[in-house]
Amino acid sequence: MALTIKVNEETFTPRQQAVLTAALDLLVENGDGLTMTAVARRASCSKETLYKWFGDRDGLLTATVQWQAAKVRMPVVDRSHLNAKALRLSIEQFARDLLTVITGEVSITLNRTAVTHAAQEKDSLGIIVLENGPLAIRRRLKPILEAGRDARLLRFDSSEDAYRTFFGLVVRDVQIRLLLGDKALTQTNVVANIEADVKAATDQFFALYGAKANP
Amino acid sequence: MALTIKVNEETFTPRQQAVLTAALDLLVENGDGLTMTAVARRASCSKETLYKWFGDRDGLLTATVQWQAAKVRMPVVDRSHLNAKALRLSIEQFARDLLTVITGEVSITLNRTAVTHAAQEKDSLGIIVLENGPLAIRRRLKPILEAGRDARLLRFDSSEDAYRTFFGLVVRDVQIRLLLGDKALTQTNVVANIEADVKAATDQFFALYGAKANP
DNA sequence: GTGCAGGCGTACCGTACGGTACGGTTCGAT
DNA sequence: ATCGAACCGTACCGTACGGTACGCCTGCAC
Repeated sequence: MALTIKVNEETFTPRQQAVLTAALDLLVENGDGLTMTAVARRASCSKETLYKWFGDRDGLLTATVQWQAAKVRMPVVDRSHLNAKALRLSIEQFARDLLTVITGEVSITLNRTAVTHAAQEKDSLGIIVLENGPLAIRRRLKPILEAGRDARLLRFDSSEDAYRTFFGLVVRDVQIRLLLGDKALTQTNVVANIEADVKAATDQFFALYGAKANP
Repeated sequence: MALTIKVNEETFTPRQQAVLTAALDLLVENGDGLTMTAVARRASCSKETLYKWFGDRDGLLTATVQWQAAKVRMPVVDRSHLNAKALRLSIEQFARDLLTVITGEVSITLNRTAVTHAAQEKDSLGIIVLENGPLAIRRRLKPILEAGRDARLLRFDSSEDAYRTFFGLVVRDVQIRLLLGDKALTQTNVVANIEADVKAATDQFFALYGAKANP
């Protein structure tokens, strides 16, 4: 089944990647204040080149988000021998990766940019971010969950529901609070608690979907 | 304990409220494209009046968000006689309210606006939205949870953790997907499933924190 | 060397929008 | 009737920014 957004390998030249890096840095620094002039100056290139390469401002933005989002590659979990311990470690690893990603400055910036974009009837960036963020984890996690069910280690009807519950248990209100700029949730604070949160979320997930849990 | 943001009753005149309504309508319609000229035209008032009343564009935006966010009033749940059934109904009611609010067009617009705002080193709107959204529910839910614990119906160490887990179980990935403009999640689709989701989330919450659950 | 493609830097244009100024109108107080 | 405050409508200003044009330089092909 084809994805709605084809994740192009969209090979950029090193020079172009330098431009995209500059654009991303500006996004992270100045928030939404990304101007073509600023990118050109930061990347030491001419605006004309930007327009030649990326068409318009939206094209540059899309290329930046897509290029960067695709770089978020989560380590693949070994699925070969699936005993209870290995399954638990895999789940924990997914939780850790998910929390690490969404609390990162780059992720926050990309999500904010995409949300802002979505507020203007443009959903392309949102789709890209979704596709490379939550949905990427889902694509990887679902097979593990189903393997766990086949091995009688997990119990659920819908792997989709199981995934979404996992997402909720892990992310809770952290992402929305970070996106809204909640100062009480400085990143160091969150990062320091990641291990504890990972363990708690995994415990809860197994309590709900472990083979010994009530159906 | 004082809140960081004082929820001013900030009494606006009817005429001013009409202006704020126009501003909100424009926000919902045109997304972020809120211009002072558009508000003035929609509200049949002069720009000069806008600046006189609200100072600048940011003031108008803040007033609009604050005024509207404060209008999201969730029904108070009866806490007088707390048997198992009443507790469960209360929890369900909170889940339903939370889901209903965050899937509403107004809430999506306000959250998007606040996120956009937060992307520009301004977090005031984010705080307002947080304070009147998730945190408002938290303030209401926590006493219920603690009463449930006192009545030996629930079991948990930290009511804060219990609340955040509840939030995660209910919201899951719905809010972020809506904010990102996920078309696969049309509102009617979500709204149609609210009751089932409410029941599932409540079941899971009691499975984790009910008195009979494993600690 | 000559020609040319790619790209840098800068100047420039048009427009959209935040913010201000001002004349005209309504309306209540005295 | 008169005055003044509030406010509407509109014209206007300044600026920021997206997008374009152009002159110049560099490096490569032949």
